[in-house]
Amino acid sequence: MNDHKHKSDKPEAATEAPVSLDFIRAIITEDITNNKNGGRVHTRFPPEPNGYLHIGHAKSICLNFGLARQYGGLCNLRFDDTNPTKEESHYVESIQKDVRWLGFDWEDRLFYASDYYDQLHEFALKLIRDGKAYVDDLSADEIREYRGTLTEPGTPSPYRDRPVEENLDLFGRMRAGEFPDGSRVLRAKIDMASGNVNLRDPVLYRILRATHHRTGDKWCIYPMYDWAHGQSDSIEGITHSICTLEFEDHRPLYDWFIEQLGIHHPQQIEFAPLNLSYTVLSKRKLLQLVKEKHIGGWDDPRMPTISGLRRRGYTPSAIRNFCDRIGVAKRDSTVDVALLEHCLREDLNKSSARVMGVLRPLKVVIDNYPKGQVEELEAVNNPEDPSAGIRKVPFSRELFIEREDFMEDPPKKFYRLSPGREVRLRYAYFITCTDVIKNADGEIVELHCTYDPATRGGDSPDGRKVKATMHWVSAAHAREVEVRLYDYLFTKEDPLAVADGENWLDNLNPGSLEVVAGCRVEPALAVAKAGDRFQFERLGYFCVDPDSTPGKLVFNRTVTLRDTWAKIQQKQ
RNA sequence: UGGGGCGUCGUCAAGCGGUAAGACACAAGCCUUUGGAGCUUGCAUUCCCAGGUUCGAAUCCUGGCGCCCCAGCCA
Repeated sequence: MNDHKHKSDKPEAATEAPVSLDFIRAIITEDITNNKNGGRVHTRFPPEPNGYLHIGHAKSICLNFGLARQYGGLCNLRFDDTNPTKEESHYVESIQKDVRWLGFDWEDRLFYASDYYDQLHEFALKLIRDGKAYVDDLSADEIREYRGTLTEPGTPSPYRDRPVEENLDLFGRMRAGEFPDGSRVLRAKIDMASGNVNLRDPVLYRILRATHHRTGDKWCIYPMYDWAHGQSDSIEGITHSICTLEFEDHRPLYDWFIEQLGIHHPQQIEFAPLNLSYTVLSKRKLLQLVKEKHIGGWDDPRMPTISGLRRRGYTPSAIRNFCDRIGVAKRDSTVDVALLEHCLREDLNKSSARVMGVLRPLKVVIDNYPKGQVEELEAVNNPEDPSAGIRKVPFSRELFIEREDFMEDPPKKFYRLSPGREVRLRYAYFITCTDVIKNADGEIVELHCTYDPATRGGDSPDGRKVKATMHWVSAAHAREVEVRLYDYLFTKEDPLAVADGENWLDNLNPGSLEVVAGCRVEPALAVAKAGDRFQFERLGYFCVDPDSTPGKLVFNRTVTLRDTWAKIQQKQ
């Protein structure tokens, strides 16, 4: 293409998308141009089934499946199940559910590293025959000592130069179960002096009498991840093995294996894993939170797990959108959790039905409203989506409003209800506060107001304005529900940054969950089902929790609405 | 002189020798029957630092500095 010839061609230049590719897409685009792998793009998402997926995995899932979709390729789901002591089929089920929920499909390409145990065993035999692997009798501690340090080379094991026949015999007997757990390992014979510790004769197989979630007791030796991972990718014909940064120095090892074996060579590309402010994303730590019961479980709505986010009320598209927006690069980074929340609100704003709910009810009596009268007022279901239609909301003489929407002695910028002030009740009437009733302790227990019948629906014929519009609920018609309010699980932007003598659990936010009982919602919500999402006007987005029973609904607050008033208050 | 990576706005992130995109956050204003949503505007004279090459450098070279990862028979 001659750029100069097209420079004057403005219309075309203008319509051309100024696509900037992230470094991975740049590599893949280049590979396709060069017809590498015949132009094929085949990725995979390779979780270990030892825990639940979290938002960091979502980044990888969106990347791998997204790449396949974008380039007309395929993406496999493969469980890297090489450690039976930590893996459970319970986890493989949750992982599949989560990937599907996120909107991705591996079709018929569901694999397990354990599918390849026989092949991997053959590969090991080849290495031994080629004099590239040996059985080592050193103990785990000895192996560590012989490995050297980061600055000093390692020392060869005294068993390093065993003859091939002896290695073959010993490895066969390892597999046959003749030796106790941990007594011997199979090691690759590479370079004990390498500056890259991964190349100092890494362990390929260990003896482990543990029942595997899929292969049962067929094996008593199990491949190490490093020995299984690259070859699994190779076997599946993966073209681009995308993984996180910490595997960068494993790449020379994987390349060595592939080369010794003479098999298909996937290209490994490493990217920076996701970090999120106010959030912990380490499987080990998440497991600890669950095991020590600091939260309710893997799907606790405060957890950054996919199942937690789902229960909290997140949508798959909000998460996907977030993953698109954070980009992919190699530098360490921590994404502001506010971006995740922004993506969430953006999605929920468009799709959620509006509804009125009062978290902390304050009774209001409309003195001049006829006793016993009930009006069905029209309310818009979603101003962002006219097709969502309208609904009827009952109005009567006794109502509940939000406690914090009334102040007896309001500060300057508070323009909600206060004595003598007129406000609008959304879709209903203008009301004016005439009296404040208190109990013996001086707490406000009830308000008396008058309404202007001419303002039915919320507009005044005389054109007079009102500063505030408030949500409300008819006392006699409202349903009582429980609402769970969530805040960040950690009080620190970086939960792992701790002072001496403290640990990260000290940063747990004691106020991350607030259960509010006695909330009232409009009657239309009575039929809501677990998982249904709503916007409670002026408050936020809420989602019906599976803990709900037919008699009592439980709502999770997914995220608040942006709250300008709260900001003003903070400044004051 | 152990090896491997990375350093562009408060946070992500484009940029690939031609004179700093975009998003979030933040700020101001408009609009509003959600103090919601939406809209407008502002927000890096400068790219970790120092030299050098060049008419011209965030981009090239040299030397520093800083941060992250690696010494599981975990993944």
